[in-house]
Amino acid sequence: MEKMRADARRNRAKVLAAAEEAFAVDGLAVPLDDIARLAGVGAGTVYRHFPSKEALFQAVVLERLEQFAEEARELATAEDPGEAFVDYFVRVIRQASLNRAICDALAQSSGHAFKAGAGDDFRAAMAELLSRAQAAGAVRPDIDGDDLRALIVGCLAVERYAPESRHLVRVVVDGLRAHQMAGNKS
Amino acid sequence: MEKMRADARRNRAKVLAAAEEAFAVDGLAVPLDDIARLAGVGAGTVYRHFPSKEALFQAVVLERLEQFAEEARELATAEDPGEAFVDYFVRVIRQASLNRAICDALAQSSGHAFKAGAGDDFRAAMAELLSRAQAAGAVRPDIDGDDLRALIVGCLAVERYAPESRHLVRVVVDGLRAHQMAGNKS
DNA sequence: GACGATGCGGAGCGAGCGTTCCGGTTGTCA
DNA sequence: TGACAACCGGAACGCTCGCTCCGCATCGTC
Repeated sequence: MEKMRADARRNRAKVLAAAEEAFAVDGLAVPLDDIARLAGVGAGTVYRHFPSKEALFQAVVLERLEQFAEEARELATAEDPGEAFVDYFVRVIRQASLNRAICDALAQSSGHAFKAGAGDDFRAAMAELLSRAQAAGAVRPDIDGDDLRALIVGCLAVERYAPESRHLVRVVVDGLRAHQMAGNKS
Repeated sequence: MEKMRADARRNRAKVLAAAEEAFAVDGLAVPLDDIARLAGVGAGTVYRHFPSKEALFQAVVLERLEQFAEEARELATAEDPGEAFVDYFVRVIRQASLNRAICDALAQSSGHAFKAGAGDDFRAAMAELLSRAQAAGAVRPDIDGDDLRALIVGCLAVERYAPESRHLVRVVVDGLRAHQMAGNKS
């Protein structure tokens, strides 16, 4: 990883940058040849650096998810846990909805559970924010980190379906607050 | 459509039944050859009756959507509009989450807006239920029929992502109620 | 029962895509 | 500078899948 030839390291960076751009626009659906062309290299070169298209995709997504985790850690010490949580929730959805790669990654991660530990930082940091908000009485207690991920996936689907009505996320946020929760009839 | 040969009509029915079953399980991703095999006919026969795989899919989905519309019409005269609306909302999501075809159809209908008029019955009947519930003060007023469809798509994504935690739909339902809606800071 | 029209089956075509392979090129180090 | 190993490009392979085509079977009718 370190003792690479100079041109190899350069090409690797070009591939990563091109993949980040292409995946962000079209998600996993973008053909690998397009990425290679965008990077100005051949398809073979891509496979020299990444064992498969999937691996390249995960590399790109993981980088981004790490940023999300970092943001969550910064907010973990905010004075108002409820506000911090909602801010983060809305921000993640807004960011992710602009990045098809994240959408695809989160949406499909139901299956292989996001590859053993990958993105666990993100999961843990978000869970921390959640439990603080719950302890402060700002968010309903019958929700855990996995539920939250599911809700984010759902909000992303909403955003993709109706990009113009941004206020729909607020419906979910209101549902997350700690109020009523009664009136469960069916 | 009526003056078909007896065997042709029989085959058409077999194809439709097979498509309904196959699409329900795997959604649009199922290969057409599988449907043909399941129906016990050749691929050519499928194309004799439906111009494309997409057309066959829409035929299947539309039939199902019509049932949804009918259910909505029955509930339109219920004495408690709020309860009727919530019941319907939950029921549609539960039914649809068991049927991959409906999920795919709703999720992709953002693009071609569900083919000019197709499924309008469903849309209209659901909008009726919504506005009644809003008039009764049971549902927040800043929501229209399209928003509702988007929320359903979102809930379906949640269900697919986390099938075990059924109570997440209740978060959305609580968010739809007519209470607080204040505290909008960002 | 025979004949024309209609319908059927499934091999085959073409396009798209992930992946591999190999002849040629380029960086690196003595 | 020369030589070797590492690396590169992109043609080609194999596979999937939607769709078409055509020789053959089947139905309805006289």
